Amino acid sequence: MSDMTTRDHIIEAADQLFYRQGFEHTSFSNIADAVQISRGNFYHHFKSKDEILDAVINVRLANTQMMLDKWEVEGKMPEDRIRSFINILIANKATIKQYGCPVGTLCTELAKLNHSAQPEANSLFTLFRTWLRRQFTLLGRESVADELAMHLLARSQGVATLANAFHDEKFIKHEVQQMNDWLSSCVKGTE
Amino acid sequence: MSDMTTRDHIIEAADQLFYRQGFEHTSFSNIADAVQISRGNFYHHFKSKDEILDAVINVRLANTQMMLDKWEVEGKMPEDRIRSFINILIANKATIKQYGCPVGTLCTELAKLNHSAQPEANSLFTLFRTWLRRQFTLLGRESVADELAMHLLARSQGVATLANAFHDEKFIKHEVQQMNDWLSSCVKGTE
DNA sequence: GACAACCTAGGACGACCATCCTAATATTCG
DNA sequence: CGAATATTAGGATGGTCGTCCTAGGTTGTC
Repeated sequence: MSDMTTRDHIIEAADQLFYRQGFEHTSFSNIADAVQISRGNFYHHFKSKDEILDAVINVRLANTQMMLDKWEVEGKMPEDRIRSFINILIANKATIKQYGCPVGTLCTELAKLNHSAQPEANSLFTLFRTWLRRQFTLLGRESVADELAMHLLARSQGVATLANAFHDEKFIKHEVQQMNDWLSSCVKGTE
Repeated sequence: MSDMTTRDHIIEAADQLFYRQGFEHTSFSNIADAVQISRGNFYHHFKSKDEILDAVINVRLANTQMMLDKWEVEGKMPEDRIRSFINILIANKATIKQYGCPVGTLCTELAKLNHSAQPEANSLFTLFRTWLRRQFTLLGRESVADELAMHLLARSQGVATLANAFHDEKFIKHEVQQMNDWLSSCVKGTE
């Protein structure tokens, strides 16, 4: 923990603030306060605010990949692995209620800003998409694997958006149960 | 059209810009350019930027209510009315692809900004929610009407978010078809 | 111990923001 | 017509933003 460089601290703080307040609404002063360093000091580590965003997205990509790899090892059956994905809604229900989905809200914001980092942010979605697609393929649903992956992603997004708007955790639980039921029926259809 | 007051023009331009660029990212200069009036002139019509947002939300609420009322008249069966709701994804697929859902993206942004107009924006969701709930009640699903309404709202939101991120209209069509199938199975279950 | 490389602090900068002010112009109405 | 009112334009204000600059401090290396 203590061997983290100042750069890492900046990225970590920016990550949190971008998630909670949004990218545009987060200023260098906000990050500086969080990291407890001087404002003008940033430009020794990053050339611009956009470069911090790039770094944040790259960290998120790496963490997401690690998480997917872990699920791949932990879950013996593809069905179990997909349930790991569905379960992040439960595991993060408190923060989702407060701030929405970190991926979805970032992509939504960058789309409005017409920001150049849109493709990088969207690749976070793609990471989940291709991973889920592979699981559905392993499940014997190759011909519709991508549709099923997108369907699941969309439902997660919708749940996160509404849970955030209505500040409702119980809704998450209810929808997750339905998603699990849906997955069961997906599996059953192939046996 | 020409009997629209300057105030109405401001609201209309702000509505579009808030949708396309986001609330925070839209400045008075942007709106002034769109309406072709002077910047300092705003404060004769509105006390603040937040007051413009309020006006925009109120217009959206009124328009939404009119739309719901129209669907209520046009659709004889509750099932047809719910299909009208599902169909807005198709009707607006081009703009959704570009800018996402006007309701969802606004609520998401205001949540990040911790803005005081959050409840007003969320009431746009509530308008759809209570209307859908009533339709499902009329469909004989009173005990789970609210769950079904929220489920449908969530799926629409998810579709809009992903269609926006991936710039994919075909995905909208595909998901809408599934939502229609889902609705059919909902109806069949009660007959 | 000296020198170079890295790191930091904090102020200066120009741009833009929401907001306010004032003076000029339209419009309304006695 | 003329006075009161409504509307407009455009500049001023103070604040914040991202960015840059410079001078002082720390660290590592020979």
